[in-house]
Amino acid sequence: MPKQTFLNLKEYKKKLITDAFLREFSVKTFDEASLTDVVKSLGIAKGSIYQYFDNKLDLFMYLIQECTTVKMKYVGLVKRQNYSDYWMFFKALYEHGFQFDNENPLHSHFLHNLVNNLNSPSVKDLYDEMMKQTISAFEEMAKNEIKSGHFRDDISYKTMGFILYKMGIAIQEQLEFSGVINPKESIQKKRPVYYDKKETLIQLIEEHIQLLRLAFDK
Amino acid sequence: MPKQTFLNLKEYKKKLITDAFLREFSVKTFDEASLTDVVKSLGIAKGSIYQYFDNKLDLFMYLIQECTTVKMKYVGLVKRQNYSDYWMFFKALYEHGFQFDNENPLHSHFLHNLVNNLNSPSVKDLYDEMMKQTISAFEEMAKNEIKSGHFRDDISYKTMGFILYKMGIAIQEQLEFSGVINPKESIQKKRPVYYDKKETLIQLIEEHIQLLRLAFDK
DNA sequence: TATATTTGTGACTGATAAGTCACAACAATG
DNA sequence: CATTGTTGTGACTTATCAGTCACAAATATA
Repeated sequence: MPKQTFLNLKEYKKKLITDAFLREFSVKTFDEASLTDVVKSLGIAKGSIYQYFDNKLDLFMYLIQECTTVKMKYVGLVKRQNYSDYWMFFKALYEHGFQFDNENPLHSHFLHNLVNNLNSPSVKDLYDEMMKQTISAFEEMAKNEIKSGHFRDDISYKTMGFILYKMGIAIQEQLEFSGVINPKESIQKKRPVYYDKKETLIQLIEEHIQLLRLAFDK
Repeated sequence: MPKQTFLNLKEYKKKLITDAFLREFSVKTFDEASLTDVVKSLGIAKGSIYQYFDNKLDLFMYLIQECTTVKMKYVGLVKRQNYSDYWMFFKALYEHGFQFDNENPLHSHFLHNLVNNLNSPSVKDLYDEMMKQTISAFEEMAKNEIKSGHFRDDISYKTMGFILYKMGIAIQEQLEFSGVINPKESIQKKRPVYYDKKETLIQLIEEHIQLLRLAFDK
């Protein structure tokens, strides 16, 4: 996490630096990303970065924390108990996520590109830990849906949780694969990931739900 | 693809070299893998590799081709028309895949680790192309199942195909995530990926089928 | 055996990038 | 204004690796 020196910086400078690195890590994997390039574009010395952060990984973890904190302000509002079933809840998560994307394109792009780092050797452990937590959360949700009688009870909650987890990722990947969204281009044009594509996104989510609810619901 | 020089090599030497690189690329991503290390372990000169292959990527593509050719000898035998429904066919693919794994551990490990290269910058294009073809194949299968009345017809074949594609990957990932298989360890002990785990594998496949067939079947 | 062709070699090049450090500039304090 | 602490600097160090090339060894051919 950042050193005191970084926290002491004036807000505008902190933002300048944060944004520049978000931009770099939104387009490249951890190992590809070059601090040397970013400081050049920022017009500051390489050494300065090491006054602010312990090392590259420390900087990267700061960016993750920063972005998830911001995203949580949006999706954290969505509570299961406010929705009639898991699927409405799931859809609402995406709707709030869309708003996050719209209002914080850079943060959104960074998180979107995070999956590209999943096998970058230097951050594999970090990523595995994050994945573990996310999957646990989905398993917990599945468990609750089974207990409350919403989901069938003849399939292990672990398999259900894992597939729900994969479902979220699959939607994002399918949109990218089919060319509906194009992160590399969007970030260059300073646009959100899902700019102009809300309808398509919602439609695809609904199709996935329509397909999978028959598999999960009791 | 390999130069004539490589093809002229005696079988045992070809195998020695192929195996050494399979081992390296089974454990590391493309960019991590070090030709320098492998030639050292082989006791041959770096230059020799460049007598055999154009460059690192050329060598890598040869390994992919080699492994898929061998795997095809197993799963290529499995034909949809010999099974009553898609799910029995799907299960049979895994059963033959298991046999491939058992009889060609090194090749199997290499293919297994291939997914870890999906975002290695240097092979992204190659990987995207492979993925495109695989997904197309699944889309085609979904299309046929819809046409023949096995799958429901109110969901686009593209979404169905994409999820079927993801299903195969998810099973592999879930086994790894839950610690049932441990490729890094297996390869060190010169064991197949799914050594001793056939029952668990089949069980998990059946659970996924049991869950998803309700979503897909008409 | 002499010549030509193919295969093997490993020191070297060039490129890249994270992280360091001695020093300079700036800011705060008394 | 002088002293002390904080922040900024960028050339330099260290390490890595893919790919090259002039030369050597081995093999085939005549």
